[in-house]
Amino acid sequence: MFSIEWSTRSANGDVMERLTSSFFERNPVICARELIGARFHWNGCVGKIVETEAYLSVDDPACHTWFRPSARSFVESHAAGAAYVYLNYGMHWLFNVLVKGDDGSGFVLFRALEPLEGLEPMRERRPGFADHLLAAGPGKLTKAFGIDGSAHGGDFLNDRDCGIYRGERVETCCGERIGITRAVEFPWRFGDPSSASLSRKFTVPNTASPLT
DNA sequence: GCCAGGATGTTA
DNA sequence: AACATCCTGGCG
Repeated sequence: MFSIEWSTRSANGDVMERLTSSFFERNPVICARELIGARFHWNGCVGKIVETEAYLSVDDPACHTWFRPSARSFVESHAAGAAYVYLNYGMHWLFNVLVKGDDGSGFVLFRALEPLEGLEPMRERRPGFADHLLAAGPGKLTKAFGIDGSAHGGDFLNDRDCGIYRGERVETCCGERIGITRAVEFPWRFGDPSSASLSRKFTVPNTASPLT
């Protein structure tokens, strides 16, 4: 299991347990699933993680390690928990966390967050959108939270103003990953099907284990 | 509500 | 050439 190093308190006084890099020293698929419901903190903005995807560095043709030497060297040269941020389609920053487990390495892509705190800066960065849609997509959430390429490689789990805190357990389902052309059949997209902040609905809510 | 198309830049 | 996306406008 993973350890919890520090804790803090939320606005209502509940103890918030901060995840350490050891959370990400496990299988990427497990990490992606267990992050649903956790709280992502980034420089004053907080969001509940409601949608993620797992990518495996071996035998997963959709993972950047499959076709980008730079991604393979990133895995080699960074510790679990490092931010992997890249520009996609020339205009959207996408935020991943590096995972390095004994039984497999890879990434967790953050696909959607439900805004909890820091709504004003989010609205300023994404004017004209309803609050629940401010971060309802992988490109939207980086824009709303003010994340760009300068975060790439960063040890954000150990940053005073950033990190991830454990949330309550929520119902989590899985489905096929979105927007890819290779390995479309792996059911490594995870989410809370009851959230209004998903990037897309889960067409057939599937709670079966992704590992069998 | 759905679908088509265009914006845009890094990687290889 | 491909790409882990988003937004708009045209339809009804």
